[in-house]
Amino acid sequence: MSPARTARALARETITREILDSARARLTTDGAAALSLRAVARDVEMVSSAVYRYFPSRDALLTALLIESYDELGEAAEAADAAVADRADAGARWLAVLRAVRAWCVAHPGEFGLLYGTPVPGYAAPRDTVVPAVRVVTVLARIVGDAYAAGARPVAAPGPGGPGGAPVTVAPALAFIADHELWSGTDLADDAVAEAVRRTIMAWTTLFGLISFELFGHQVGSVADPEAWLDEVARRLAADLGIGA
Amino acid sequence: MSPARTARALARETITREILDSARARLTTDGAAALSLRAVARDVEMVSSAVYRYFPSRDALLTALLIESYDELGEAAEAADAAVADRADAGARWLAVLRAVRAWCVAHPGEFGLLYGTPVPGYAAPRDTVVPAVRVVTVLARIVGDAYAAGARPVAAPGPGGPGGAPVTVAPALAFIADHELWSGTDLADDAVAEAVRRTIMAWTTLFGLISFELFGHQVGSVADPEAWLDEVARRLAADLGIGA
DNA sequence: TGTACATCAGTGAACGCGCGTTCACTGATGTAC
DNA sequence: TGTACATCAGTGAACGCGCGTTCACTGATGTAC
Repeated sequence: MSPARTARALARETITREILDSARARLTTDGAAALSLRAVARDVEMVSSAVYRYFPSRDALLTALLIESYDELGEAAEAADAAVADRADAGARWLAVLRAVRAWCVAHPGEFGLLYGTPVPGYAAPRDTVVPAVRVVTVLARIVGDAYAAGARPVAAPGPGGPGGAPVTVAPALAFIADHELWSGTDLADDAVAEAVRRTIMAWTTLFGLISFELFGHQVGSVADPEAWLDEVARRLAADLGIGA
Repeated sequence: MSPARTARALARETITREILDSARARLTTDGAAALSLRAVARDVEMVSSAVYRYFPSRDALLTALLIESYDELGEAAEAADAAVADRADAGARWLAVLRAVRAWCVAHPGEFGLLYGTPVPGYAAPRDTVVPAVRVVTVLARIVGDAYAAGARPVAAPGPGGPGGAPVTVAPALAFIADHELWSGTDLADDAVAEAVRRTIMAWTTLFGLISFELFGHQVGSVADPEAWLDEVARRLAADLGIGA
């Protein structure tokens, strides 16, 4: 729409999209490790060397896929949270986000494998992927933070050393929350905060473990209905966090 | 030791072991998807076609690795459980098993990727792998079952539909427990049993989610000490199951 | 508005490499008499 | 115990295939005057 969009720039945009879409389809059929520039070129009916006009290497294409997929998933989580009208209903927001995350992953198993499966050998994700990667867990942390500020507390923690032990293990998470002012108005030095953060990370872990198990075939002998199962798990995680409905 | 062990049979055993060991080392460096018969042949200083005297195809080698690795992990879990002298101390048994499972996976990241990472495209695990695959979760279920029989109960479940809703989602797990008589002496039709099973599957999911996050690099920004973190998580999972120390 | 030049997308051939699998073969090991 | 034959491990060449990346090229698109 901008006047500077020449025919060339427009074509470039279209073809770039086609390449990315074909590559994402290939993720699902072949897996991230076996993603091949030549196969993608074939899919978009180009000679393999032409793809190099759009991506300087296979690794660059992988990086683009990583960023785009993380962003899409993060966007899905953010949108699901934002769609809950009653911002004070942490339980509803929690359930909505967990459902949205699972739904996106189930709809995009190839991308899920790229993001959360076995790392591609020989490929190291560059720093540009960190910010998109962190969007989902940020949404979760914000919901718990809002609920915490409103008085919600996770279930009591067992074990030696007082209320859950020293916060050292989750110190990086606390630093992240402080840096991004996710729990504004809450004193992060409080022991109960560390416990809420522990439970948030646990819940995040459970969510992605659940999706991994579902998509990678480890649930077939134990769970009958994966969609209903996610709901059951989400409600229990919310209860453990003290944000149950 | 048996008289029938000819020099040939002995050599065969040795070389088979060498091939398997080299293949497992390759899993860690190259990943399961990129596991190559030729690379393994090079490692054991054989011509590539010679490997076919030991494994009829790459898929057969993958299957052997899958079975061996599942068995080793299952064995580690069983041994850790058996090593706890006080069989009535479910909390101690739980912690010991979770530590052992994580320790094995951290020591064998390549094998972990094969077992629980992105499935290898084009490869479908045969039925022979099911029995070994199920050993770990069987150990977990047995500990919870023993504790349940002794009176332990998971935390109360929230949500609509009474105490946790219908057991339909975890029906396959209940059938498995019945088939293998894991919870002998317990009436599996009880609603509280379904809840204990739900919490067991959740805990199993969290455990493997945690290990995935650790090994696949998703924990760097949130957790400082993975080993201590496993302990903290294990204690909370045990508490949720009502088998806390 | 028209022309000259610069930019860029896409081509096709080539590089050196690795892959799984088959096959006819040699020579060592095992077994039946 | 000795010989004849069968079994089997390992060789080396070959099959047909796919890979990432480079390079000189053609022809279309864009821009400066």
